[in-house]
Amino acid sequence: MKGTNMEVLIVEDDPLHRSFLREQVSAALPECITIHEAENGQQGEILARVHQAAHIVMDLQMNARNGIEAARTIWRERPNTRILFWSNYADEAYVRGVSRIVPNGASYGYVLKSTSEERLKLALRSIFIENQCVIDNEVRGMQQRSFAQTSGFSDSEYEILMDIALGMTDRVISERRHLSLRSVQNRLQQIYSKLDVHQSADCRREDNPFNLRARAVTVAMLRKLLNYGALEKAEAELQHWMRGR
Amino acid sequence: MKGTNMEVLIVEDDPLHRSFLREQVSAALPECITIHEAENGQQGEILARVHQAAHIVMDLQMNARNGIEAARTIWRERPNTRILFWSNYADEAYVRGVSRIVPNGASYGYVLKSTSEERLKLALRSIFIENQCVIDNEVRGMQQRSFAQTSGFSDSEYEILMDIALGMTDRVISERRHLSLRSVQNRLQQIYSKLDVHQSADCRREDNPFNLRARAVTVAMLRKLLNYGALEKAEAELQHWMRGR
DNA sequence: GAAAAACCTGCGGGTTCCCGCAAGTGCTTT
DNA sequence: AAAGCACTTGCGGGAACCCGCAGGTTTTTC
Repeated sequence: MKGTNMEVLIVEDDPLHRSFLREQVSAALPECITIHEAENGQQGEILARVHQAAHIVMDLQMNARNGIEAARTIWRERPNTRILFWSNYADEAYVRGVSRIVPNGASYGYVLKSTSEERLKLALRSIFIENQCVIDNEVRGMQQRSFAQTSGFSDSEYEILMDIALGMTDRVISERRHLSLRSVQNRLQQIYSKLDVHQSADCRREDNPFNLRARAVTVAMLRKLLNYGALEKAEAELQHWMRGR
Repeated sequence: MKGTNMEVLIVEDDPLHRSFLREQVSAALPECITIHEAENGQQGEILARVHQAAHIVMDLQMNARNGIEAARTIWRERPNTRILFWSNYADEAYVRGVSRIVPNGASYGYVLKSTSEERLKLALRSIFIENQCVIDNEVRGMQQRSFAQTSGFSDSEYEILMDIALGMTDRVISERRHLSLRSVQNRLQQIYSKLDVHQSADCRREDNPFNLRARAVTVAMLRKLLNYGALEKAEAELQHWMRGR
């Protein structure tokens, strides 16, 4: 496989970025003979299946289908696929989404679009040839902050944060997550404290200007813990769950 | 001014898009001698002031400072400035934001990044030379849907939608907007009905799975009525308001 | 100028939310 | 075995929310 005939699949909706990627890939990987291109996640899944793609560069945040979604189905079919995520943002929602779906032992990368061409090329070679993981520094920092205790959310807390973001009632959350009502509310309190939404600056409760559950969602959005893509995905799952109950 | 020495200022954070714009501008406007470039809104404001820019192409959604923010301060200083907004999205939040700040009689444009090069060039000439307004079709559709009665929000409703999105209490909203508590709640009811968040499918109220105020925010986000930029801006305004009370 | 529409407001009550208190379970530590 | 910690659950109450009802004011319409 080395030095002979490598194929690379590019999944990216912006034409300018796509052609830029094409150049970078063929410059960084002379052993790469063929480059396939898809302009959204859906098409990316299909092309990956057709060509049995083993090396993929993928944007997150595309129109038709999220990069994370696409990566998940691709990895489900062939867990050895090497994927380099190339994104504009290092939102915690993205980082969390990616690291949630990467299979054991798979090598992948997360590089910001703002990095230099050199670093991009290096990442391409490291992942596709050396089979290593490459995570951009900024993203790395985010990841550690995310999974450390400092303002770190456990997966179950994150789930419930999504649920209130979707506008679910405590009672329905308890039903969906198989918890008692009180436990849901406990989780909420943890979430509130981790997001620093309490009563206002002066620690008396008399003039709290905020509705905590709505405020928590906004603060999470502003901190990039939630973003549009995550919301959209969660909404779809919710709709699906609501049908069967 | 015609045919002699036109200056154009490009405000765009993505380097690839920026150089693409540069090409398109110099191809579409041979009379354009000088092109200045800024890579975020803040820098854009400064360069616009320094060069007394009369012709600007500007991205919305940039890191340091929103395109809408930048446009507002630029138009405040020189309302005759002609600005072409060149954006990835036609979110209602953006469209509403833009049409809220455009001065009377100013000529401007709103073109999506996905349009053809021909239409981009045409828009450049129409706005900068012919002094006309050019709004992309998709955006136009959004605008009309937005300001028509169908799911159309009045400005005051929109304000209060932002307030609950920020997590404010009914009581605090009433204080901020100078309304009675009940009036705020009336507005909320209108908002709920326009967003179609009621009790669940079966019209009985017994098993409503949603917390209306949280749900309304999510639905508004999913419908692109709200987006991150709008939230961020509103949060800043809220912080400012909270200081002085 | 009168009727109609639209908006603002107070009242009351049913529901949900937020959270302190206390008791129970399961796992780790010593 | 005892103590400690994390997590779960029930109870109860004060606050906030959602909204029907009804009377008042402003604006639109004919």
